[in-house]
Amino acid sequence: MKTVIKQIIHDALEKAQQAGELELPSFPEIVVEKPKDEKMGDFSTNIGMTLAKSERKNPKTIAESVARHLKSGDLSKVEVAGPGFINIKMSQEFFLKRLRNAVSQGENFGSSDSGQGTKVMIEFVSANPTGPLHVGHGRGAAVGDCLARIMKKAGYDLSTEYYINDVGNQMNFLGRSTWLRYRELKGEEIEFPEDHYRGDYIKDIAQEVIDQKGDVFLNKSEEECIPFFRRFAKDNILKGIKKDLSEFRVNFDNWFSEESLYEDKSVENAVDWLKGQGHIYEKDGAVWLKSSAFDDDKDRVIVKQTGERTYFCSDIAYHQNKINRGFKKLINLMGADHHGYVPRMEAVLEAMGYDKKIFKILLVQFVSLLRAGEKVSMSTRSGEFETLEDVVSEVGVDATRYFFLMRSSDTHLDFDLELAKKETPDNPVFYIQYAHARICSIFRAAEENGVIWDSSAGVDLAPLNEDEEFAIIQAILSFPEVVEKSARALEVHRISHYLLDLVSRFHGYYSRHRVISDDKLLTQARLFLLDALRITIRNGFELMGISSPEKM
RNA sequence: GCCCCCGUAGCUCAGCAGGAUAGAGCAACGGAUUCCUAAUCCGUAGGUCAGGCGUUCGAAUCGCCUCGGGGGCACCA
Repeated sequence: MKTVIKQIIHDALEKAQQAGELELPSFPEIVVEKPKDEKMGDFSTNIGMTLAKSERKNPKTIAESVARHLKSGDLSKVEVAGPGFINIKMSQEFFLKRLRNAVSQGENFGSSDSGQGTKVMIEFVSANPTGPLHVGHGRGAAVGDCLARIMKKAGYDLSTEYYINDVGNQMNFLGRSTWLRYRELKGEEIEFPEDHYRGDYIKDIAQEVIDQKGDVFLNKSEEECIPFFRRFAKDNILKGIKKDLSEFRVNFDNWFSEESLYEDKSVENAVDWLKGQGHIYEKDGAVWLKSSAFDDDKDRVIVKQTGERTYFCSDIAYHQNKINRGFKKLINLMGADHHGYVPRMEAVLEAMGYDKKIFKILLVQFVSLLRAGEKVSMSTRSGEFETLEDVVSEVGVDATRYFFLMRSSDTHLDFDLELAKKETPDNPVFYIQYAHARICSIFRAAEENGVIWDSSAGVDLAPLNEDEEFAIIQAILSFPEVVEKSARALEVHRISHYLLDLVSRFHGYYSRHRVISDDKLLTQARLFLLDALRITIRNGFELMGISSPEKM
């Protein structure tokens, strides 16, 4: 919508230039926004101010000159206001035409090609398979999944991936923890080490080993047992993670195993290649990456004295692998506690000769669970925490997702469990879902009253005359721009704010105007508007992975 | 000590590629239901945009400094 306005302004600038009123050695970026007050007009531009300097003229004079040359059949009013704004009002037909178009797009409304098919990968969650997902992972899952949906809608060729850290020391700890619990359950007196996984879920896994394998591991050495327990525990936990995510409506395009990078020698090859480039050296019996040469604080170890490779080492191979698969932009979501990882990953990409701009780490800040205004303690004892599954089963998928997505992900989130469960308008998920249900209910009422509604027919929209109706129409029509902007800024919370604003306009409208009335033409036109609203709410919720109930 | 994020109404937060008189929800107070879902709506009140300096026609928004909160600074992940 705004691009149309920009074009009109652009044409006016050209005419003003031809008329000798403006110099315009180069055309400025045209900024179109909504005026502060909706009464001022539909769109505004600050072109007068931005040109004031280069034209050496008063902003108001420039604005007046541009305004004089604004010409388009769609314009209904042009006004210069304030320090040099041009306020523009468009004809009703301009909006109605676009509203029809939106409705005809149906579930595709909101899509655009602004991403131009750029191949993008979003890697998120990637929690180690050593325990169930907790709320923090849940926020990452919701944000990553929502961002993927938004970027697809905005025309990016998007893939999602979960990176499984299935090698290394913590897998040994996991195997050993399970093995110890197994023996404990079999009646042995075990002193369970502090640094092992102490959660109860380990006991459940050990019990499962007993159920499946009985006593076969009882009189065997640790070396004989650990490989089985490691694999068994990992598979079991990973299965649980996949189940939790799938119930949370998060489905990955790909699950990538770290182990596979060792099996196909990718890690080895990556290290050799970096060595060949002179980015690697040995010191104190370890192998280091010279990351400090690329804006990292210090160099990082990639192979320990013990000969083991660090996670950072396989991350190098992993990101090289992503690039080799043709991704032009790599987005990683990480918990904010990992932010120290950002410079070293950027250093790796630079060392490999890529522009670090192709790589973007989004830090997702912490979640505090609140119950009746009090913080729920997150990990008082080791192994005790609020799992994602617990929260979802308490407040439901829709509310959980909404709460994770309603705030900018770089700010700390207060998640009020009581509020999330409430069925009142202070609960935003509820408020939006209710609007959708209310619209559906109006359609049901229309049917009961014998109103024949056919959206494919050419409904006459001329009866729509209220300012409120046009405010709603404009809000609907800005949806594709909201999606685009969210995708560009990588900010998922814009969708929830948008929906809240849209829907509150509807609730107000509903209370002041009747949709179904004796005026048949008006009824049809208003139903058409409601249909557009319903489509927009659904599409917006679809981006958030939230359901749009027809009845509540 | 160094690095990252945050600080906007009593509370939770928008706004931040600079733009007009800084917004919403909740809480508080006052109203609205013969009518498509009152699960809703309307109104009132509420501000040193943490503070200071700078950049500019213009700063909540950009830069520097200070203060306050959170999180990092591993041959852990």
